[in-house]
Amino acid sequence: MVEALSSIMRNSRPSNLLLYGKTGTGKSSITQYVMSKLAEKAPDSILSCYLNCQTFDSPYSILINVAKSVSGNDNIPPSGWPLDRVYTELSSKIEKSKKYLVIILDEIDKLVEKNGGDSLYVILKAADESKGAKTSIIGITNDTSFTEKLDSRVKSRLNQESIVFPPYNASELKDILEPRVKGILAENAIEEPALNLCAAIGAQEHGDARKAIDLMRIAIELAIRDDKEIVTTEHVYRSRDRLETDVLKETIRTLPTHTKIVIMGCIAASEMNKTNMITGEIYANYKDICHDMKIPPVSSRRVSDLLSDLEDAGLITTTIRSLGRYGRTRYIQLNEKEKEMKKYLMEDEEMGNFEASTKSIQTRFGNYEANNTNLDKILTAADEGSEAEIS
DNA sequence: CCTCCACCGGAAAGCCGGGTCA
DNA sequence: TGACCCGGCTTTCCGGTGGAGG
Repeated sequence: MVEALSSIMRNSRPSNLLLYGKTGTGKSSITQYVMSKLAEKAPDSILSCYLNCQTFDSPYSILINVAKSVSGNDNIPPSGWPLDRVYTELSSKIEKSKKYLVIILDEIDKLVEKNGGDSLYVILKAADESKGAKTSIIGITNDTSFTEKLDSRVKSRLNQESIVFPPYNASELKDILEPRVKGILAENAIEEPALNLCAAIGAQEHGDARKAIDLMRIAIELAIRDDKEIVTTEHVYRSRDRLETDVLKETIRTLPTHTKIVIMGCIAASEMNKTNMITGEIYANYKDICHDMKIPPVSSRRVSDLLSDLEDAGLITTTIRSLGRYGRTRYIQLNEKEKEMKKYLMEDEEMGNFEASTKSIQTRFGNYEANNTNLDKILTAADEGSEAEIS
């Protein structure tokens, strides 16, 4: 990275960089570290702008935030201007600043996912064509197949140089953890096995240093709460459980209302001992719950998208199956945390009367079963050729 | 071999709420 | 105040589609 960026010191534009690596392998922190060191060395000639594309996910918001970091004052409004005006304003600002601008786009794959390759092209073009060509871009992604999704004009501009960040192994993680612990805790306050366990769990999770550090932090907190002098493996195990539930709880809490209702629909269906739920059933449940909660339901097309979102969030798994005559649909399964999911949903004030909704579905489902048995009788009768019954 | 089900998922468009600007 | 801009959410429309059953 330093090699690529040091061309700034020789007064020439650095090439665009693309960094790959799983989460928690240090892509972002190393980038920020290198940039800060560069800024120390050459405070007058470098300007960097770090943006996470999960938050700033449109060319518009990215260009605006870049412009803001170029010239501290923000005379560009957060919305309202047409894109090309922001564009020209930005290039004139870059020109005026007379510095090299490095735009760091973290989770750049999110930008492309949401807006398509074009959005990235706009930004790359803005960078390439900035007066005096003083802008370069560092893209950070954990999606190794990222470039395959780009068309060639974007690819060639972005992928001028790439660096792969391999995952940390357990002993590297231990090296990361140890010095961090040393400053805050007394000597030997953490059992050697506990430290090793943290590193091992982190390594299992694709060498994720962030995870290992979080694990250690919570383990220490738990030990303090227990009034223990020493952090043991037991604390680490408990810490892991805590982390997992925290993530799930937060995921569910931040879900949009309709998505929550869709999960309820899934839970209601699975409580009726359905192992393979299909989209149609979930949608029917969803509509029932909406009715009970006096919320207007969204269309089935939309629910289909919400189900895809849920799959992305890891709350459900779906497989597309064809049932021949009986259509083509998704088989939907809740993940193994169903009970917890239900609990968090019930605690959600937005979803106050979930219990009532489930009940109402169950009664409705009862009726549906009854109707079905009637239908069965009729069909059997038809088979036997009794015309009276058929009518 | 053909049909036809019950959806999938892309495209386009509308609406809303946030904003700017003359 | 009306003409715009953008993003997010949603609906409408519609062309697929895998495979059981005729």
